[in-house]
Amino acid sequence: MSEEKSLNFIEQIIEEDIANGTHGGRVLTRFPPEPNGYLHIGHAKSICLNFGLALKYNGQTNLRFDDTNPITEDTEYVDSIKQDIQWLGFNWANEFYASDYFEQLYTFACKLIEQGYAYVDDSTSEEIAAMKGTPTEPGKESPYRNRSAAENLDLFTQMREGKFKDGEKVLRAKVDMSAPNMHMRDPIIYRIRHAHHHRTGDTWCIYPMYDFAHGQSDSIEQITHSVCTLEFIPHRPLYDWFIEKLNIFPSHQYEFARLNMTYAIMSKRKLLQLVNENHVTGWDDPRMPTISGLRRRGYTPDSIRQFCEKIGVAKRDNLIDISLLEFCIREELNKTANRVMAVLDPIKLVLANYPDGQVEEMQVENNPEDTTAGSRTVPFSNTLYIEREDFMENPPKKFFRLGVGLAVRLKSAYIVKCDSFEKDADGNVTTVYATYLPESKSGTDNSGLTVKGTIHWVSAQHAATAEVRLYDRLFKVEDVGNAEGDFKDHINPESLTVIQHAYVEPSLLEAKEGTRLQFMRKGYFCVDKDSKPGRPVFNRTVTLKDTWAKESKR
RNA sequence: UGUCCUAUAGUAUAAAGGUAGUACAUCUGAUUUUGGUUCAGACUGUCUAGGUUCGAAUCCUGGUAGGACAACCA
Repeated sequence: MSEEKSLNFIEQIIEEDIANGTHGGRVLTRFPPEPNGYLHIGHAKSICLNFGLALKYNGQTNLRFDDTNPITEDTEYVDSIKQDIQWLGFNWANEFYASDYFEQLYTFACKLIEQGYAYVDDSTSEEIAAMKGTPTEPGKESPYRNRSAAENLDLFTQMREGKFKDGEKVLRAKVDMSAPNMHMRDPIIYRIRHAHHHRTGDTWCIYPMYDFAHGQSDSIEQITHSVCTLEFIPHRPLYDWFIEKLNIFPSHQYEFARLNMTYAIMSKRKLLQLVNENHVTGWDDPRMPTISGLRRRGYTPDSIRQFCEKIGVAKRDNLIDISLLEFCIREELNKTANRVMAVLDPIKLVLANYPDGQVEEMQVENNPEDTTAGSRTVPFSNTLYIEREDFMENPPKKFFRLGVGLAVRLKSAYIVKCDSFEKDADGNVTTVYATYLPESKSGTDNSGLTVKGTIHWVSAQHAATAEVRLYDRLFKVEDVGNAEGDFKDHINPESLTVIQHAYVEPSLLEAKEGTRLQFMRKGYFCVDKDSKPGRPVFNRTVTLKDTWAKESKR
């Protein structure tokens, strides 16, 4: 039973409504994106909330595109939004568009005019803004406010017929110019826009504003719980006012706090800027907080849903630690991703006493967390690549890796003891020499030796070359939204490191796009779409937790 | 000098007048053929002042702090 789990405030409202028989216990939510950009993790929160509510209370969710502003919207966005919702694992009951309701909304507007609740205003936008007053001073009534219903109807008809240019006239609701709530000071509900709409084409040259489209669309669809973010709270009295004056289905609006995340931005406008100014490669750049970016980065739908579950829903402003998102993907991938060996920054390890030309196929388990994952073989020889950071010329105490005189286990192979090393002219270590203990072979070890460290490796002659893209957080500061100056000043110049020549075990040559793997001791990676035959490209989804890195920094 | 929203560990989120709990983060220790995982433990909190009540994180009042609102955007 779900009684154990606590309810968020919206669930509490819904359970009360169900208990009271409101709408006969029916629950119908909606997810209403404007198709003017790609969905991001903040939208995922809203999607999980709206669809989750319906799932939990035996209801349904409509997908409704809020496409009332033709100049910013495009079908490219419509398509990506649909793909992202489905990828997250949700199904909408109906696919609607606010533009489906243009005729109905026009009728609603005429009804308002007839009732004396709306009028055509010839003022310029500057004049309207000036008459609006300020939050602390009341506004002034427009000189056009008292036109007759007949005149307004005639003018509004002419607006629709295209008799006026953009900006010449608007239709305003007649509410109260001295209301303390700015949104009630005769809000504009229709504007003239001679623009091509991605769905209605050139049928219309007047378009309803958000306030005269959203609530009405909710009502037309008989949405029971219209859930949106906090910034719409001041709109709610207007939302209710229109429903009352129009006498239509009483949908209700509820507001929750939008998601903010450390080291990230959620503003569509700013994300667009990153794309347009090439700070990233596109909306699906793996550094982007977009659904498509996270997908390409290697995040799973499950991990994102888990994240949305864990962050909760409330009304207070928040800044979620991105490490929670990382926790969610690690938690899943730990159970599901096969372990493989990849050397990102290679140096050679030569085993002096291992016969030249001999090759052994070492048995390696695919996932210690999943016994059903099986095992594979990895070729082993006397010349291997190991990670540069796994050798130190002057190892400190508690360094459980290689240094002259130190021994480690090569994962799933032998224990080796380091004898010497070579450096190039620049002083960089190039080759490490070691001897192996034949009786320490993994699985049949009777050497009696134990070593503290185990390192990964690949056989030099068998290794495949791969490109590896290491992603880090896109911004250097925690709270990008509230940081001083332009947000672009805080972009992390090291958010992407490309390794052209990483060595990976040969089995990875056939890895298919989207495959998620753990590079042992390095992190979780996935196969990028840029992969070519013979040259796979891997994206780092997230590093492993690394307590040694913390320790060694001290 | 308006209206509205909000205030619980570092970050989030529970506790619907009755033991302040959970997760992430951080720190210990154990286990480990991944310095991963797992396990055990530690850490730290009700903005403030009053009031109501046997009893207040919760209800009321005042204060303080943060946020939203003045696009022909959504």
